Amino acid sequence: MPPHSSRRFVSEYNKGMDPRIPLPPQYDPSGVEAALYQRWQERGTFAPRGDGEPYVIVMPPPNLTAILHVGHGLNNVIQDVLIRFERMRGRAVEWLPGTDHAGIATQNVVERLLAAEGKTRFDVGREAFVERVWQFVRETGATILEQLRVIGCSSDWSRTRFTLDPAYSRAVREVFVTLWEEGLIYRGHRVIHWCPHCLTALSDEEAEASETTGSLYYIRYPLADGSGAVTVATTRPETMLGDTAVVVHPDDPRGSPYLGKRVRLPLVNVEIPVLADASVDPKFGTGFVKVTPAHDASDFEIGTRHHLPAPLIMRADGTMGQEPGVEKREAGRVPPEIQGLDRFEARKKIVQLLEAQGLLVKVETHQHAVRRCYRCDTVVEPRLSDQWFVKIQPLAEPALAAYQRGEYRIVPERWKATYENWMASLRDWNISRQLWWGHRIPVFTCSRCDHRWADRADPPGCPKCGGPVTQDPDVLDTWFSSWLWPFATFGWPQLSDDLQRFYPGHTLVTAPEILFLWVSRMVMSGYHFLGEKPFTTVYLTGTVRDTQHRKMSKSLGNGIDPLDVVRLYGADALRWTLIAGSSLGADVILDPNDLETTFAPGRNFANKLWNIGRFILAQLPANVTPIERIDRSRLTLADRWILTRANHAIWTATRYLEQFRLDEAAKRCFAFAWNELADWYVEVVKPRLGAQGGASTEAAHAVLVYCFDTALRLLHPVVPFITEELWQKLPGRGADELLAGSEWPTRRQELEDYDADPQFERVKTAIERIRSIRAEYRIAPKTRLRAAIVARGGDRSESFASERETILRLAQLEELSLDGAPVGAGAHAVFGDGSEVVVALAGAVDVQQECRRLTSELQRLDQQLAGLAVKLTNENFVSRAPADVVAREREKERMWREQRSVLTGKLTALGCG
RNA sequence: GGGCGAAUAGCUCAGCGGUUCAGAGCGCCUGCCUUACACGCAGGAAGUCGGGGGUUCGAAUCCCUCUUCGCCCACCA
Repeated sequence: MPPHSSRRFVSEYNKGMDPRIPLPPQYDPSGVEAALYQRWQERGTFAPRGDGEPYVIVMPPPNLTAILHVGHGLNNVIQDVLIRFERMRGRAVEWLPGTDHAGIATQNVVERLLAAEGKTRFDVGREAFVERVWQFVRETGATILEQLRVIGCSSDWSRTRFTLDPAYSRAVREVFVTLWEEGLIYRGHRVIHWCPHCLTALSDEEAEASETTGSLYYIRYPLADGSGAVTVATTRPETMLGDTAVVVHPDDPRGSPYLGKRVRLPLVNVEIPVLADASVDPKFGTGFVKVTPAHDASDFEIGTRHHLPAPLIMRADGTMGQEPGVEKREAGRVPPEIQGLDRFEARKKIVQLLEAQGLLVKVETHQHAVRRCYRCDTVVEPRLSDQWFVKIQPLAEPALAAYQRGEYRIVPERWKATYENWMASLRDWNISRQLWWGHRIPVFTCSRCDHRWADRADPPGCPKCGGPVTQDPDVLDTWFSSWLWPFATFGWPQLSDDLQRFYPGHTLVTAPEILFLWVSRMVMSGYHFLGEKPFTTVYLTGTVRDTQHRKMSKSLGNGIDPLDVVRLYGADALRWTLIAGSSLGADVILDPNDLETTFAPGRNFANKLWNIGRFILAQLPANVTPIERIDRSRLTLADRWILTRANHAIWTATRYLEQFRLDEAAKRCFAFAWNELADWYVEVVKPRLGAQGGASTEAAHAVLVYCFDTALRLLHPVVPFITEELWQKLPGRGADELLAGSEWPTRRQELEDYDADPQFERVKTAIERIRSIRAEYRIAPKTRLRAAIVARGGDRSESFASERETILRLAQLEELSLDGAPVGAGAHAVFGDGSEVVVALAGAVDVQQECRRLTSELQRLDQQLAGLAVKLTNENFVSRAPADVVAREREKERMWREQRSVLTGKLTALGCG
């Protein structure tokens, strides 16, 4: 593209040229957004108002360490649109914001800071470390909430919460102790997911499976009696050090010669039995499975069934060996040359050693799922340990049953099956984490009498014997606090006013990734502790991806910083693209390499609104008569048309928003503002705005103000800044009136005229046909033409006559005949109900071209008519199709026949072959 | 290995039983400083609605199947 020097010139030239229009021709979001936001806040717009029916959304609390990414942007803008819409509808809106202490994530960040100083958390000690995290949190903590303000989120900041607030902590503790008392919390000794990097246990949901190409190693275990060997297959040969049996399916004939015998475990030199167990899949590998009860969940179950020992052969940090203090009988399983090696190094070494001894049969490449830590991506190690678990079945069942009764729903609906399956097949929830940052587990043990209990308050001593007590060193899973978010934020366990008013809430907007991690658990806790759903609708958003459909992520470098977008194009532009570009639950594809193309539509739209406003405001007197005081008889066809369109926009946009179709709502309002109001009505109405001031002018002003006001209100939830800025400039606004705090428009049927609608459409079509002919004949824009319109159909020429001036002006005509008088040789177009326009071309007419055009139009019409004829003569159609469909088709046929006869008449007149 | 979703103009997406439903935005082509806007106005070109079967009076729209992508779930070591 060439540099648009002329464009820039025009732009500069225009600036400030028209003294009636004091506003600059380009909207500058950076100049107004911050001030507008501040004004909203100062006026308390975001707090729930009045005694109206509440509407509540709790914001998914972002991690403190997070900075705003475009996924947050999408999420929160959706919430803000819903919130602003309901606020304008008069609901007492509560959008509760806050942050999550995010145990592992936050602890990791601070540990990295320490590492930069060459220290570990163990160097500084628990107390100092936790203080250090608090310090970090206070310093950098709520940046993300500031960023949400930048993109316009109208949360109730007066109720901002943090999942480690003292009040919130009381709720967490109450929940733990209650579950303890109900017998739903227990100490489990089993194999859990262990992150050797974060040094903590993880829940099933926190250990994410990822497809990996690994190797399947076939290893020979010699029989203890020297009579042969069995071969086992494994992906993790290093775990062989902890093997305590080899199992084979009881029905597998290959197993029978070996059952009851013992094999000598290579490298370790201990004898282990060959046993039968039905969990073995004979089709996989060799049919013989090595059993490592301490390092594999299913092996642990096998081990339990057969009373096998479960030696740990790996330390918490993933190196080979035993932690200090393990029982002696387990020691010695790790050969000296393996001791201390990292597990993956050990794997290589062990494979080498086995190969050297001729015990490695073969190695196959193998696709399998490896679980990784959701915070640091380290391969998780299954590890036998003692952890606290929540019995999930008693919590999940009522929540699932309520879902199936329809007490709450998930949109889009397609998540139903996934959700139900998951809820029905949950395993107990491991809630203890070997971290320091988080809610300390309120379990106490008497060091004298071994009494162990959970307590709501820190006990001075053992309640049984008065002996000294110690508290469990672990903290709770971060999700064990966030699952209380919909009520702990409102003061639970106290029966506070807020709780009574704002629970249950209404809509929860979040990413599908945390449907299981978070959403499902909130539902469970809601039913369990309050006996009621936490919200009525779960809105699962799509994922923001790049043009290659990859998830945006820091590591891929394909992210978009929403604040960059705000800086370049304004918050409204960001919001527009996110909302208009994503239908319910669908992924949003954005191009990080072309922000201009991605976000310019929103910027352009804001600018369009700006200029509509600029124009209208320059025309208006200080006092404009309200539309309801304008006598209907003074309204022109165009007036009645645009008023109808305005009310149509109100009606459809409201319905779409109620159905969570935010994109459709946004697009309908866009079309009203741009394509209907600006492209047509503003152009049509211009001559009536002159200084003469009569009744027509008064009506025009009233219609303009009503329509523009309506457009701004309808668009406000999506693009709050530009609409607020303009709305305040409308005549009659008090200095302290805010669009954000005003009412959503309601449909006013007395302003609608569904006859005017098609009539004005005919006028538009006539103008478009004339313009089209002008372009086809390459007639200079300034050339004034003569044209005639021959109206057919119901109202004859009334609608054309009433907008005669409009047609003359917008079609650049010098003369328009409406009485059927011929205008000489010209170009024809037939449209709608058979009405036709003829543009006089004084000798310039190209008969052949006319014939071509009209013939092709006739052909198209004939095709359509043929299709219709088939339909309408089909008895099945006439009898089976809905009556209104049939009637519509009949009416269509009538109009097309009319068109057709006019067209053929023209063709004959022109003498076309 | 199960389940789900997507495939429509060059790009990003709407439409999900009824010929003005083949659309929008961006991009592209032609004009244009027209009483707000060149971040604009006017006029255009552009798609056998992934392939193949079927159901129906009628399918982009429903069913089956194939292909290609993406997601979720899963203890086959």
